[in-house]
Formats: sequence, C-alpha cells, structure tokens
Amino acid sequence: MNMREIAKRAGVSTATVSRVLNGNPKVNPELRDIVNKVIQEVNYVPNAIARSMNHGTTSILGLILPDITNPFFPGIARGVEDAAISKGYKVILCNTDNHADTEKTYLRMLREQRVDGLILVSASNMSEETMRQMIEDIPVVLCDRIPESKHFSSVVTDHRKGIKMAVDHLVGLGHREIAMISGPKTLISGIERANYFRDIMAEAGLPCPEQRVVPCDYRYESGFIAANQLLKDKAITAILCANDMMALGAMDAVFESGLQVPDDISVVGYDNIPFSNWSRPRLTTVSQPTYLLGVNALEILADALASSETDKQQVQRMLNPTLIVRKSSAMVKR
Amino acid sequence: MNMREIAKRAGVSTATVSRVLNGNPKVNPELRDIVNKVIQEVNYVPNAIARSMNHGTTSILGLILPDITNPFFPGIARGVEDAAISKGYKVILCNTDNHADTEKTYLRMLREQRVDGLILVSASNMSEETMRQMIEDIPVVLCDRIPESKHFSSVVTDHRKGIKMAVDHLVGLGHREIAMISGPKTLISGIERANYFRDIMAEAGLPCPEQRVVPCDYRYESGFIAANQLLKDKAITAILCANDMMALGAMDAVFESGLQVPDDISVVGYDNIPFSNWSRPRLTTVSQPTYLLGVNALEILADALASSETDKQQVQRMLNPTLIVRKSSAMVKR
DNA sequence: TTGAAAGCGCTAACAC
DNA sequence: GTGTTAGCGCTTTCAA
Repeated sequence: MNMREIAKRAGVSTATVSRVLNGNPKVNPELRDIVNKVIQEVNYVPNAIARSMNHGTTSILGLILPDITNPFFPGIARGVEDAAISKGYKVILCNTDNHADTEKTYLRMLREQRVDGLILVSASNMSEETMRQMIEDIPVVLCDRIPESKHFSSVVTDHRKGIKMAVDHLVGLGHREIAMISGPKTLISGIERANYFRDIMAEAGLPCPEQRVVPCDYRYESGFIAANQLLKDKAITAILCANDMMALGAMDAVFESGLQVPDDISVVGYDNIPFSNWSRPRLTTVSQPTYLLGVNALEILADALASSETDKQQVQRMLNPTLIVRKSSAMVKR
Repeated sequence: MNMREIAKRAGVSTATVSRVLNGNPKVNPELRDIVNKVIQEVNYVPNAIARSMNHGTTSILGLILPDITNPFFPGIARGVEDAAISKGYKVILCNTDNHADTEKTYLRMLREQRVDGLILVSASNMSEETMRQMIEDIPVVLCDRIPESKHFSSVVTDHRKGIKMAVDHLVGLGHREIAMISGPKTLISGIERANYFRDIMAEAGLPCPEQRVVPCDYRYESGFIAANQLLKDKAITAILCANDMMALGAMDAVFESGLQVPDDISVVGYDNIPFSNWSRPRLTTVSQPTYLLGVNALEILADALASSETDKQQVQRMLNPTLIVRKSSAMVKR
C-alpha cells in the first residue's frame, strides 16, 4: 500500500496525500477528511525509506558500545534511546567487544545505512585518524571517552573528581595505605584513572609505590586475583577499584583470605552499577551518571544535526560523579 | 557521492557500477578494476536506503523489550544482535517499560521504517488482536512470551520444567514448607510461574496455601517486603522466587530478621542474572538461557524471512532451563 | 558484456 | 488549493 493507491482511492493526487500526511495547512478540509478516512480504512503508514530518499536524512542514529551485557552500558543505552525517541530518532545498537575489526564492520554498515549520526562508547584501539576516515563526515559524539584531538564532541564523567572523592573519603576515614585495582593498560580509561590515583595520592602526601596499582581487565575474576595479590602487603588498609565488578571480586578475595570488609580492609568501587547496592556489604562506590551520559551524548548529537552544517563547533561536556557511601568502607582500625 | 558520480569517473554506466558492487560475474575484469579503484579513491559506500527502495526490503529488524536496564534483557538483546549481524541484519532497539502506548508508538515507527521483521520481548497487556492489527503482516517472533493464539512464532524457556527443578531441589533437601514470591498478576509470566508452582507442590503432595504464594513486581524491594511478610509464618523453610532480583531482596529480608540463608531459610532464585553468582551467599537459581533465547528468536525470524511468503508456518520453540546450585540453599535443619 | 531507461514511494517546485 | 512532474540513488529488465 503506497501513496499513489491512497491518492487513487481518495480521488486526489499524491501531492495532496503528502500534504495531508505532513500537516500542510493549505489543503481543503473536506479533502483532508476524505484522505484521512482512506488512510484509516487501509491502515496505511507512510514509507520512511522513500521519505529518506528525498530528504537525504534518515532519522536513524548508530550507538556503538562494547557490550550491552556489561552492567555499565545499559544505562547509557537507555539514556540514548529515550532521548533519541523524544527527538524523533531511532537507534541501531552495535556491540563491538572493543574489537577494532567489529567496530569497522559496524561503521561501514552504519554508513551504508546513512545514519544521521553516531554515538561511540566503544574504546577499541582504533586511532581517531582511522575513525575519521571510516565515518567520513557523519557527526559523532564520543561517550565515556575523551577525544585525543579536538575533532570530536564528547561527554564523559569527571574521573579525576571521582577518584579524588574516593581517595578523600578513604583518607577521611584514616586510611593512608591505599592500593588501587585499575583498568587495563590498553584502554585509555584504564590508564587515566590509575594516573589520577597516583597524582592524588602524591598530592595528599601518601605513599603510592608502583606495585600497589595493579592493572586489571574490569572483570570480577581479575579483581579477585589482584586483591589476593595485594593482600600480601599487610600494610594496606583500603583498596580502590576502577569499577564495581572488580570491587566485588576484591571483596570476595578479602573474605576468602579470612579478613573482613570493611573491618580489616575497606573496598571502594567505581560506577555504581545496580548490583553494587545489593552486595554484602553494600558497596561504597563512585557513581557515574550513566543515564545522563547517554542523554547528554544524544543531546549534543541532536544539536549538531539541527544546526547548520557550517558551524561545526565541537563540544566537550563533563558530568560530575557522586560518592555513594555504603557499607564496604569504614574507619581504619590500625 | 553516489553511483552516478562513480560511473562518470570510471567512464562506465551506473549499471556497470551496480554490477561490480554486487559481485555480478558478467563484467569485464578490466572495467571491474577501474570501478573498484575509483570506489577506493573516493571512499564510496553504497546507499542502503536507495537499495531498499528497489528491493522493498531493509535488512532492519526491530527488537522491542521492556527495559534494557533490567539485567534479564541484555543477554537476549546481545543474542539477537549477534545472530542478526551474522545474517546481515541490523537491529533497532526499543524500550517499552511494558507500556502499551509506548509499544504502539514503536510499532508504528517500525512499520514506517519498513523493518523486515520484529522480535517482541515485551509483555504489555496489548491484546494479540490489537498487535496483529498494529504490525499488519510484518513477521514477528515472540520471545519469552507464549502466544495465546497460534498466529505467532515464539521462543520461551520451559518454565514448568524450571519451577519443577527448583521445587525438586528443595524437596530433595528435605524442605516441605515452601513459599513462593511470584511475578505480578498482570503479567502472563507472573501468573504462569505461580500456577506451575501450585501444580508441582500439589503433585508432590506438599502444602501450598494461598497466602504462601505472594505476587510481586519483580523488583528487589518487593522481594524484600514479601519475604518479611512470609517470615511471619514460622513453618516456612524455603522461599522460591520468580526472579533473582526478588531473591536478593528476600535474602536481605531474612538477614535483617536475624535469620541466616541458607541455615534457617533456603532461597532459590530464577533467571541466573550475572549478579546471582556474586551475591553473598551466592544464589542457587534456575538459569534461563537468555542469550540463546535471543539467538533462537532471530533464527526463527530469519528463516521466516528467507522462506517464501506463502508458507507461513508458525514455530514454537521451548528452551531448557538449568538448575544452578550454589550456596543459598541447604538441607533443612528442622 | 554493456548501457539506456523505467521505476521503487515519496517530496517539493512549479504551474494552474 | 490542487495537480503535474522531476528527481532522491539504486536495481533490473531490455536492447544492442
């Protein structure tokens, strides 16, 4: 069923049907009613594909992230989704597992699809140079990833602030011997938080030997292993983790070594994934506003799409983390 | 950059470019090379929209689910995604919160978009009648939801088996006074599991008074409240929950009432969401193969799309749950 | 093997 | 206020 058919049945031209469909006021109310009646009768829905052909615009956006199965990402995805729909966009979801190849495949597919824009949460090692090439001139906003060059817009959480909050919290509790289980050295996010940690410890005049910052892969298991390693250092009274899943692993390692959280060792997470509120003890953690990260990313993108092509001003937005104090951190006993 | 431009630069017709792009063998190798060279040079990517206009097919699928933020759904979404990509489809993600209105809005949008097919994980109270009307003749497969009529294909977990496994496990541990925290009475999934529970308890010759099956809303908090309620009945030694989040809430309620899991009360969950393996104690639960649910849904859909329009055979697939015995269930003491 | 041309369903400029 | 028509970028006959 297409417009021509509707036009025929209503005894008008396709142009008139088009006008009715688009709410063009310059159409005789009687004709409008007839057309609408026919549309109702045959349950007609206009073809967005055909419309796209004219406009050169699809109202489709691509959302590229590592893995929707990782509890950190659904919040972002939902934020993007909700904001997108409210502005008339649909979004195609792509899971890359941070593989550059998968990312390239998706980028190619999304270009074929002529998406209007892209939100990139992925953190593969693809260079921004290569990326620019892959996406040509499709508007992009990076989410949870600071662009090296200033050729991309971005939204991120202020991780320096986040790490500082966590350290300050621990220091306020009397901790001085603090270790960190950080992210992978291969991911910017991993290196970044570790560096902030070192800086802030130094600023606070606290010790921070290299072996107390152990790079891991963000998974529960690696947190468990790293904590076991760290616990050999009997001076340590607190462990700060670069994400909540590793913090969960770390807590379990503490328990299995016969110690208690938070009595013997305080553990602080990062992200505030839903589960962190249900662990035992409930996890003290730095909350990232994932939903807002998504919403903001979409807003920036939508703004870029709405504005004229010419003013390609890049915008960098930084959102504030918040410290959620729960039960996995306590006054130092020693 | 479009095909005409490529054709011009390569000194051929658009037809030839099209043939090269589609791997048509009947094209002079020399011309092919020239065309490919030009394509490389200008970094041209064919326009899927235009292609769709001819084919009448978009290779886009819609995935409608309640809330990607709920840990039960990402597994399904990832399964659908992965299987879709491997078959050349892209998927548009839609969160409905189980609101019939939102669902309708999305259905409309997806129809406009001329998606080739639909996977519906949502469980709003929209009647299948209405649904059929909304989606016209777009192929659909229901996921995690058994169709009332046989007009839809579907993939579901065998919940009867799942509930039976859980009850058998508990009975094997000597429990006889078993309560259930079930899903909402407004959702089929809620009613279904509660009914299976009653049946199976009856078959086993065990008591199952009405007040021991309390309908909740699948959230942590409601599990907590319901468990508090149930704990007043001192005879109860085990609580079976219709999902893991409520089981987590139930465990916390047990602890806060001064009792122990599993020593005093055994708690069994349902779903096996990732966190169920990290709770303390680790949760004994019935695992739903969410990823496979998604993969299967997509396979059924892809098969339907590949087969001729005429043979509209509906297929119903039932996947087996598995019991994951962890630490929240133990031998009765009383 | 290659090209010309019609057409997919719609929009928008133009003429009436 | 309404209809005619020329595209949007591609695929696909049909001739050559």
